[in-house]
Amino acid sequence: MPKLWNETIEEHRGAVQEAILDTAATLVAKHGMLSVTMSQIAQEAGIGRATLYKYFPNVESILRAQHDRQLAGHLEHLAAVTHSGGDAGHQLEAVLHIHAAMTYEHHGSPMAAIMHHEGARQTQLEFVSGVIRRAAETGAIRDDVAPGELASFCLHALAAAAESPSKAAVGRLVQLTLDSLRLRS
Amino acid sequence: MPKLWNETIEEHRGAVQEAILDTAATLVAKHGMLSVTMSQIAQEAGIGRATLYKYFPNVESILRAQHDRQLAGHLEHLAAVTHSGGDAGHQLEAVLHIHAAMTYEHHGSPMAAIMHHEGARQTQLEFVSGVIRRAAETGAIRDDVAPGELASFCLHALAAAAESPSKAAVGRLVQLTLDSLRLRS
DNA sequence: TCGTGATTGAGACATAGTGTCTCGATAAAG
DNA sequence: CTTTATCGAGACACTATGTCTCAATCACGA
Repeated sequence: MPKLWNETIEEHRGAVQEAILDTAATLVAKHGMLSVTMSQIAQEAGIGRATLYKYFPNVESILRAQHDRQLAGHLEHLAAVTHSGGDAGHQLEAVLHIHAAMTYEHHGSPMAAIMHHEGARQTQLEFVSGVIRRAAETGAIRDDVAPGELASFCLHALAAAAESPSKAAVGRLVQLTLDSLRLRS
Repeated sequence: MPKLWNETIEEHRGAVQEAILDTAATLVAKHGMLSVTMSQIAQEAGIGRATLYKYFPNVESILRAQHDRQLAGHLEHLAAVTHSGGDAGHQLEAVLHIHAAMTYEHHGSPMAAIMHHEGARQTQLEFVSGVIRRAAETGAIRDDVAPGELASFCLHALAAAAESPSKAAVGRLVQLTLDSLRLRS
């Protein structure tokens, strides 16, 4: 993918950065996380190796950035739900469904294990916590467990969607998760 | 840790292999998965680099073996529960509690992301599926979702224990998971 | 007890990846 | 048109990889 310069210089940098992250994601999916190299990424992305080092200092920072970008995309979709109105209970239901669907479709990006990557994941956890807290306040779901703990439970449970064999299975998974939230103790 | 030879030659090889896996786990916990090298492992384990290559061909195989060993250990503990009698419902409860507790204490071994590592994890999934199926047959839990899907849900949900702030939180997490299993639709 | 065979650590070696640097070329910005 | 920023290529020293040889060490069995 030979680099065509974009109109403005800042747009160009953004485009190159995106190409780098895309390339890294592809290489991880193809050869695994441990065998991805800076040289590989540079060559595959069609840029010079030295240029790559002007964007990212090492492989780990690239994988982190790629993961961040992905989570940020998820979060944006989820946030759209809360802005489109509806009562808290139904918002929560929609959020879980969307999150599970995105996890199911993405299927392969298990780079959550880079460690010390509390950044974007924390943001996502706080978002879901907020939705859960509001749902609990309206009495739509249980309030005997802290919203933060419920949110962590939900996100982990829905991670199972990545291994689900079908969309129907994903639906059952979400239902299962919602059931445990709605139960009054 | 300078290598003292053990009585028999096979025991020796086993001891060296364990030392390698322990060293690898320590290095991963300390510096992350992506920066672990064969040279590092050899030096830290107190063996020659060439010797290390006679045990494992590369870093990835070492991390996979370490993960396998860990999962096998878990599975052994869990299997002990089912052999100690009790009805299926209580066995399931005990299995989930133990699994969550082990996840909580282990805290750091997120090397499940090595990819294509269906081996040991699949075994664990099948074990939990069996416990769930038996519990469902006795009517202790719901039977409107396949045991395999319920097991996947449980294992992922309980993975949240790794981030739990306290043992009490782990207890609530297990309760939450059990609640969703017990619900009759 | 003593020879045989397996395993060892050390180090040589070619290859590949890293991280930093300089260069001349090229394109946007002013 | 001049300045300024980015570019790809390549040089460089360094580290890691994977394979190999070698002499020394140790378990094993006759």
